[in-house]
Amino acid sequence: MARKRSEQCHLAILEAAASVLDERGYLGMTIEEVAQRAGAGKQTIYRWWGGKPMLALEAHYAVPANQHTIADTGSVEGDLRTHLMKLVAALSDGERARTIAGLMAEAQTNPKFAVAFREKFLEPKRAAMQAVFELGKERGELPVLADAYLLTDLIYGPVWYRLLVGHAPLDGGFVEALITSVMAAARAPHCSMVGNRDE
Amino acid sequence: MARKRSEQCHLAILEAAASVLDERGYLGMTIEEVAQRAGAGKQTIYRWWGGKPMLALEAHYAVPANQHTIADTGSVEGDLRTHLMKLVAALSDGERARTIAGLMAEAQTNPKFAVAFREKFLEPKRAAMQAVFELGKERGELPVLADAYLLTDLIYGPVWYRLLVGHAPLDGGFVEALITSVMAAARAPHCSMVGNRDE
Amino acid sequence: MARKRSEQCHLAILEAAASVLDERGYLGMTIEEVAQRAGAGKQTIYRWWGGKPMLALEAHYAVPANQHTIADTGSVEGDLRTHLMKLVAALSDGERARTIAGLMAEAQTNPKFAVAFREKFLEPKRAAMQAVFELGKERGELPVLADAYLLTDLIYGPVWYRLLVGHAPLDGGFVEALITSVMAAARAPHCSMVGNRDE
Amino acid sequence: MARKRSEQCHLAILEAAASVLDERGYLGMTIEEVAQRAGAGKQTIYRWWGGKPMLALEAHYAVPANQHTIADTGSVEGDLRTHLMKLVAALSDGERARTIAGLMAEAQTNPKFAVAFREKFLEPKRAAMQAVFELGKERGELPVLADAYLLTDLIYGPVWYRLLVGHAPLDGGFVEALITSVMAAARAPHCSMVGNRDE
DNA sequence: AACTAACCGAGACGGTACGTCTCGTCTTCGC
DNA sequence: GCGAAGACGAGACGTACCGTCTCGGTTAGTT
Repeated sequence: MARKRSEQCHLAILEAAASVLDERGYLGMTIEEVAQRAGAGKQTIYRWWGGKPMLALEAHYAVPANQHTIADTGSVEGDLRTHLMKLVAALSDGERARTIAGLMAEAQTNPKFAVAFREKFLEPKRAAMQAVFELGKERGELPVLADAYLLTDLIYGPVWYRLLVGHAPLDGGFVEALITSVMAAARAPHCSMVGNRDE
Repeated sequence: MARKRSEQCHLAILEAAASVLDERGYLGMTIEEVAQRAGAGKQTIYRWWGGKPMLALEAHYAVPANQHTIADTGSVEGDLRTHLMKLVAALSDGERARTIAGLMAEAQTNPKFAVAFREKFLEPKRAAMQAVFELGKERGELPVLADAYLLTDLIYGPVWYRLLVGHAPLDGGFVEALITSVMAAARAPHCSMVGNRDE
Repeated sequence: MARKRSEQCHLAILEAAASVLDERGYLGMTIEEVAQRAGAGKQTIYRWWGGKPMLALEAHYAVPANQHTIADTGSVEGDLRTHLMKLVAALSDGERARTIAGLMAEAQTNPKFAVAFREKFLEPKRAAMQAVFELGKERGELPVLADAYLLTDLIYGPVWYRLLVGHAPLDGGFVEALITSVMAAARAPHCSMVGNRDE
Repeated sequence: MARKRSEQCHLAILEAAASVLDERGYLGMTIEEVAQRAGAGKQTIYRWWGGKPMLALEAHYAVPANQHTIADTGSVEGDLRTHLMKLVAALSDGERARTIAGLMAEAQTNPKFAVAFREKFLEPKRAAMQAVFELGKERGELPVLADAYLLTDLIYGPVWYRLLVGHAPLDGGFVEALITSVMAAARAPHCSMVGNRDE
């Protein structure tokens, strides 16, 4: 019976948050500034997002360029190459990269957000990646015993590592080398994993 | 003639910092509380460490159990296994794991600390790991074209990824699967990397 | 053509306001809580009362025990004694006293309400009190030059003063002493006042 | 051993508070604005004053024109006249009057402040006033049975009443009439009060 | 009987100030 | 002059209410 949530205000806040993220980065973003730019009250943000991390996550996600899906190109290597190239291209925007690094950082010190970040952001990407490997197994590109869960760690682990540590660039050369390495690992016989899954 | 830096106070602060890290985690640690527990002034901490991240880093490092070196066991696989097993054992202490995750998080939002963290903490570990692969190449275990820099990313990337995301355990099974995969990647022929090094 | 004001809702709000005043005092009363207790919307309150002070004033007034009239006992002293005794008896209920003190406080910081409070609440009491003295002059109890307006200040001033400051009790002894003093002042010859009236 | 309270900052805050009181009145004064004008942090104000009412009280008191003492003119009437004339003159500055009315209002809704206001502000004035009557009794101007405590209520009560209600001006005519009335009351024989004192 | 305008409950909204928190710097005094 | 103690400026935090607004749903009185 009450007034409905204003979609316009919802969008204004997301846009304001996105622009603040761009200009100041995750750390420099404050609820106060987002509210002011959106012409919104702080309470409205706290009501719907509960705080800065969830707002930043949704604001990041709302940008179409940050919604990476994995296209089926017909081969595992092709899927990986297409996806990872788009990914590193997106991350070459420094502020965008700092934002998602900031979200990962927040997850380290905020257990409540860690769960949301994993479930809303990381797991969907993992699931899509695992599907690529599973499809590869069905097509006979990869041995049936290949462990898609582990291979996903092998792909995303080094990408995140370079993103967070910044010791070397995330570029095409890195992507190619990573694909070559992971494909080699996938084709090697190795026992299936036990005990390393989410419960 | 100035009074000299008090070694006793230095140690008291490190101990206090370590105990606060244990009890409250990296985020919950404040300079104020460390100073109080150490019976020290805040200025003393700012004078010698410059801030919370550097103090936490040194306090973490000062614990002997956190100083991992890589022993030479005669084979790459053995070196990796020995080192990684010790590593995951240390990280199975939740608070210890949260501390170094917290340091990584801090590095994401604090560029000055990011440099120190990389140079003082991460690079030495990388260098030791690269040495393992280089030694393997010398011994003929690995092809001479194997890219030790990339292989280091392949090892540490997934470890950090699981540590930070927490989607699956860091345990013996994971270590074994990781070693098998990376060894397979190392033995596969792949072009050497270009342009992915620190400048 | 339109729906009429619901008397039931009107009463529910007044009752809710009275109970909140009792439990939390004037300061602790919020429109939000009154609305919730009454099962009413906030807008309904703002529509009919305009805000918290007017609501509190009407809620206070709606309680029969707070509607003091002055009975004619045949003598000024008797009128004063009867009225003031009832008054201090009502004010000995702490929360009731706090409510009217709160209304006076509100009037200090809210000019719009100050006018309403004076006209709806204070002036009627003053008028009744002045009538007592005028009647006394007609009956020859007081000199014709006695200034009923000033005498009203002399009566109500100290009562409000003790109510607001709380340095000494509002009790029978005080009432007697006050009456004695004011009667003495009334009988003394003193020039009529100039320039101290409402315009 | 620690840093001492900065007298300069103390004064800057009091001055800023006084100027805000002048410009915006008690209600419109906010800690935030006072801090900003004084170039101080909000915490500094909360540390030393605990909140707006105590700050406003001290800021009001710090203005020399608000420190009314009662001079000995040789007669009770003279003392009263001199003091009350100065008092109403000070209160004829509207903003000054609103400030002390605001303090009295605050005391109605803030029991902790009520105590401070009574003890630091009201009681000293009462004590001085009582001393005037006691001196009058010693000099034989007033009967020895005159109740100085009650007479103080009779003086200050109507003054506060007019200040707070604003139904009539606080001017010289009012002062004269008040003095005449209270002197008449003081000279009339009336039993000493019982049970109307602070405990 | 259908229309329709105002009333009602609910509660989202833009604001504003609150009092708290922590940061990193600055000042004072004891050793 | 080092070091403890802690005051200081700064500014974001999350909360509490304010008074306004927008919803459906619910009554009356017309038409």
